[in-house]
Amino acid sequence: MEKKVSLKDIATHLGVSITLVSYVINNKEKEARVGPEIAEKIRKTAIELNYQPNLIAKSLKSGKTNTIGLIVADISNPFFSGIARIIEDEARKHGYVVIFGSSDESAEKSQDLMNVFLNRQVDAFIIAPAEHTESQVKALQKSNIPVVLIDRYFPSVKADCVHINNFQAAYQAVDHLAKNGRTKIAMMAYQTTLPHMQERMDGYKAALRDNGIRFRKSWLRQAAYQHITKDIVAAMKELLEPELQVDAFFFATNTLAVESLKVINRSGIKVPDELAIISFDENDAFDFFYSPVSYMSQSIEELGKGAVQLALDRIRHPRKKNTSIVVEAKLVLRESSGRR
Amino acid sequence: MEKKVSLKDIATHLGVSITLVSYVINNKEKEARVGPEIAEKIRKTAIELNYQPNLIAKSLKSGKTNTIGLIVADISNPFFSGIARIIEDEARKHGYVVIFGSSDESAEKSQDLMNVFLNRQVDAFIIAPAEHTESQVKALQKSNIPVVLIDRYFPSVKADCVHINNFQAAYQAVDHLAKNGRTKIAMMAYQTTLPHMQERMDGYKAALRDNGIRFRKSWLRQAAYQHITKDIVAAMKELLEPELQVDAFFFATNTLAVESLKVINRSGIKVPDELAIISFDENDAFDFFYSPVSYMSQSIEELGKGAVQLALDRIRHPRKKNTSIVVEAKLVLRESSGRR
DNA sequence: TTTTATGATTTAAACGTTTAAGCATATATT
DNA sequence: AATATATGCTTAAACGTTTAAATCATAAAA
Repeated sequence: MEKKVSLKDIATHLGVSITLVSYVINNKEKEARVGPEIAEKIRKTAIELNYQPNLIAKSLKSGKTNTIGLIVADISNPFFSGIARIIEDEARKHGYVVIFGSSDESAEKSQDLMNVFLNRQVDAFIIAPAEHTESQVKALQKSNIPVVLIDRYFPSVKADCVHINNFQAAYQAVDHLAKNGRTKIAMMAYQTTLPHMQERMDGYKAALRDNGIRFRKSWLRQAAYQHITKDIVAAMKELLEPELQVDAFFFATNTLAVESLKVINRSGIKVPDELAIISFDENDAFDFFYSPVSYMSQSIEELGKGAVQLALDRIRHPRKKNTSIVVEAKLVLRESSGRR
Repeated sequence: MEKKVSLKDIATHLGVSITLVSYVINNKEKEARVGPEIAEKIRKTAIELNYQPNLIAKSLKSGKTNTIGLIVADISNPFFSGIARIIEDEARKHGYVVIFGSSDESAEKSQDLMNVFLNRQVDAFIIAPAEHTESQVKALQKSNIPVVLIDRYFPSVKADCVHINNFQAAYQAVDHLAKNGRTKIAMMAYQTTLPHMQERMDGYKAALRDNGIRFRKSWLRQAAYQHITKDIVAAMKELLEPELQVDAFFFATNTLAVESLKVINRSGIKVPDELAIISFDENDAFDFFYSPVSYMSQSIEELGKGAVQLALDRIRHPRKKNTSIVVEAKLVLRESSGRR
């Protein structure tokens, strides 16, 4: 019905110039030497007419939208929605708003999202990059828009980023399994060339080696994001066969763990006696698996806050050198990993 | 480094007017009678210079931001993050982008978020409203901005909304428990005056009554959002005491269920023999509770798609009468509810 | 009295678009 | 030959802000 009230409305209502109103509204009366009585009137009518500034117009003028674009693999994944929540809170504390998009681990969708967000002039990106998106990230940087990588990263891309030490985290988990007498330790990873996953696999292999266990190719399975359930069912079936039967499992993400645990549940295998388990991340489900699941916990709080902090820093100081925040991952031991 | 390319850049580059470039870029050459050769040149340089339209400027002109503001209680709650994902996909299919905020069930935060989103000129709101926000929703409607309520609603507010039939869903769940021989059926609900929760409680009571079970006040517990764990631990402790001991539990949301199940897990009570359970919503954890949890499933797919559809309809036809989409809830039976 | 501050307010341009209206020039219709 | 129509392009205003610069009083200093 009624159009929104603009500075102009206040101005004409009082018979003064728009400029004057702008100064008062923005508390620049001092510098602009606005008369105290008229300032008072302006303030009063602004309230009367319920003036609300048009942030779009402000943005056009200032070139700042106070918006952060968040791109993750899937916002409905509890790991990412947890991060999203932290980022939302932290961003809003600083007057920013978050628009989000899910890439589904697809470079194409990722590019689409970047374009959309770019055209909307977001002030910064926080991205959990999908595979093969180095060039996309580099392109953003080249056009001088702040980018913070979260959870994942690219060795070839100098960027602000927040993540854990994946190699070490995986090493620690697998080392724990080995030190507790497990000798046939399998790993379920994502099918991706992304370094964070590669490093988790490297950590796994290194821990095996350092514990005198010869790595077997058949122990390391990778599931594709697009048909994760199918891949996991197939892989688990094989690894739980009597001939191959492994005595421990390390899951590289919470999603992989949840899907795998379903198969284990159906298989009748006893955790932790016949099979020890350690997962990555956290998940409500871990508490309820009949043998509560041990996991490497990443603090989403630190990840999210760190990401926003880096983004704001970068907005403020476009030329400062890159910062990596490495947050600590810690092993949370429950029952599934066997005795300690 | 390099500023973004604007229509002006293309125009000066070719020595033509901005207008001409605008027409070509927007494929209005026909109506605007642009010469074919110059159109070709414009298109070429647009690509060469990698022109990307400034959506902020477009928005200022058009009054449309192609943005939907989503307000939920907590984006990290899997129910809401699931809905967010659907809304994201559906919105983007239609050229919209989603900005989100979590109200934490606080009317104050809700108002803050609305103001922020309003000033950013969102084209529509999709809101899972918090308690005591009727007036906020009404205010939005009064200023003629499209609002769709999701999951929750207010009898006193005529609005587009998408939700299940809460009374019936709760009735069905509790009726199932009663029909299977449970006679002391407790319910864990949220402490709120929101109608959807009231109706779930009403459905619970009605099902008791219709099954000849006298409702006892002590059976119906409510936990406050702010200290849910504490409230639940206290309530469960009491209800599982031998004197009062109930033989079935109905949980009004997935969060309530997860917290309660933790207590049950520790209590040593046998589900479903000593205690039958039905929850609301879905959760990874339900699959892994030692006695897989039966639940009333709401299709977040339908909820999310419906909400976006209503929002777009309302944007297109501001004066059309309100629509309510009532999506079906269905009882998914597992083991926790006992034999069928 | 003239100059110079000082104070209060307005003008104008800009951000990047869109779009109605205007202006030439060429071609077709009387 | 005069007029209408078509074609190709530009001007100008607008969306709602911000902000440097200009204007114009009036008061204080010379």
